[in-house]
Amino acid sequence: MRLTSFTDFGLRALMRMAGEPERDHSTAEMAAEFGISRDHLTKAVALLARGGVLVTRRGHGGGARLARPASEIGLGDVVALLEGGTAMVECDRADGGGCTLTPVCRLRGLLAGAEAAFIETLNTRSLADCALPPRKGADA
Amino acid sequence: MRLTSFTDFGLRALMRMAGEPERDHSTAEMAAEFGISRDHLTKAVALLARGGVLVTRRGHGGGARLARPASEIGLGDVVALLEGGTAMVECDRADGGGCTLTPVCRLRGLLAGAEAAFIETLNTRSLADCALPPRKGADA
DNA sequence: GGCAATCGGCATTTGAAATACCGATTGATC
DNA sequence: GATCAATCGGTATTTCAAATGCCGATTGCC
Repeated sequence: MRLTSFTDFGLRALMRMAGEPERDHSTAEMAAEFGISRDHLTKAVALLARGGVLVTRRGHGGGARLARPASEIGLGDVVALLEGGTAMVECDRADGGGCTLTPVCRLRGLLAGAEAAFIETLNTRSLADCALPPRKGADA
Repeated sequence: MRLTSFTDFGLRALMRMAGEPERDHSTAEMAAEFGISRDHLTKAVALLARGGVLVTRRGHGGGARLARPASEIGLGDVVALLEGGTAMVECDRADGGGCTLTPVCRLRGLLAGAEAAFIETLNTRSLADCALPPRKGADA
């Protein structure tokens, strides 16, 4: 039961942007603040942009910012988007896996229901509930 | 958001035992049925025995069986036991991780709550709800 | 006493995640 | 229009934990 650091990084970036929604944040700046790989963070940001959670601006002075107010962005939706296509158990994989019990297994549906409860619980809160305060002395 | 195959294997073994609770099941027999590593399954069974979910008998003709009726074994408790100490995000690790946001992060508690909802949802069902029917022609 | 099973530590392999690299593209600024 | 800073996105590489395999010790029925 663990999330990828890909999801972790994406959430950190969103928390930072939720705290300073008025300006663009470059991946270089955020990677430096968090002390993480810039390249990896870039991919998470790109995915969030494709998912419509944030908008990016290219070119000099560009970066990313939230596409909507933080209070309208559910945490569950974000996690579901970032966590993407990872299967919880073997039989949920795209190729079906090799589990010999799949035809008679009643566990699969139960797990899916529990996962939905996980996402739903997160969706009772929004990004606004975990916005990071702007860093002192680092305002643009 | 994925479970280890360690958890997966443990659940399969429990489903098999729930379907035939009257007899012992050896790890060799179950590994053969599922087509998985016997050694790996053995470790999951040992953990479940330490956790009091099942009891093992050594020696000739030994094996494992459920410690209680399947209807009294919650799926959530089993998953929590098997999934054990795996941290969902970096800051939940035993060493605290290296996330620079930990002191001001409000996400951590929200994730813990969602994980609890996941386990709780699974606990509305028991092993009896996903017992495997005995295999035809393989009765002891 | 012998065999069949668990027990549990350790060494090895494997695979996916994480990281790094790099060229292409975009677009603001001068 | 030239330049430079930023995203974009594909690919190659590294890393690490999970998964596997191995083996000796122990237990306990037959």
